[in-house]
Amino acid sequence: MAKPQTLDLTLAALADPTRRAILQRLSQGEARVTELASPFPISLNSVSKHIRILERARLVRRRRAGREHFLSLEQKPLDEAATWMAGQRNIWNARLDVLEALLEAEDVASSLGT
Amino acid sequence: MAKPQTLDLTLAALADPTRRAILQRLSQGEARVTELASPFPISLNSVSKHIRILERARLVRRRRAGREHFLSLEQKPLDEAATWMAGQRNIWNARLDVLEALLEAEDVASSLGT
DNA sequence: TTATTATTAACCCCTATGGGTGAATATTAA
DNA sequence: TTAATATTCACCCATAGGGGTTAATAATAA
Repeated sequence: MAKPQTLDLTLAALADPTRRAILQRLSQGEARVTELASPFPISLNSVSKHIRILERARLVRRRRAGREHFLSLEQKPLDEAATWMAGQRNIWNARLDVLEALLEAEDVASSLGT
Repeated sequence: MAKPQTLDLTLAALADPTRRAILQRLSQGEARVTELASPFPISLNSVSKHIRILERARLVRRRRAGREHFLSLEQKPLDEAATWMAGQRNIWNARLDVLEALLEAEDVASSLGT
């Protein structure tokens, strides 16, 4: 399981459209900071900050080659978050299914005049 | 698909352990604000604020009965977030699989002296 | 050596969050 | 009517996020 703290960082990091777009871009392969920044109307600095948040959440890894920093994806935290989410969804859909079943049972019962 | 903005709100709302605990509790059925607050060492007010954030993300719904407010789960946003995450995970695991395959192919090639 | 390039660091601004306290509101009970 | 309960509202505080600009650093190129 993911440590709660890890989940905090992962979900917080994913809760921003710029950062999600950066991850999308990185899913096609590693890229430098400048390349990652180019599609956005914001400053290179802002993108650099977003990257730091992604790094802190270990969603991306940095490889330095001279003055260039290459970023790439790290799959584990997303796997953990996805697993957690799927689990929660099951738990609470199950609960809702039980409620539905109960309601249906009552409907049947009342239609039988019970 | 979830609107990007919706995803922002959902993920941000989930990125807090208190709020995740509240959702866990609600997966066992609806509860009042005071009941939700009782397990936490923080003030009722703070919990009330957390609930507002969950409501804004439409992860919980509120039903007023007199002076009591009953909170219950809303499954849709979590479903959407889980779907998004599963999709991302697939996309980028696929990419990593391709890389692995390439590396393996190179290994085979080099072991054949090519 | 001197530019130029790639990136971060150090600041400023504003807003939101997570915590608190104390007062206001609404509803139920005495 | 008055008192008690359930919840929120209106503030306070501190920290972090997302944006900016202008240095500072590091490395390559001229």
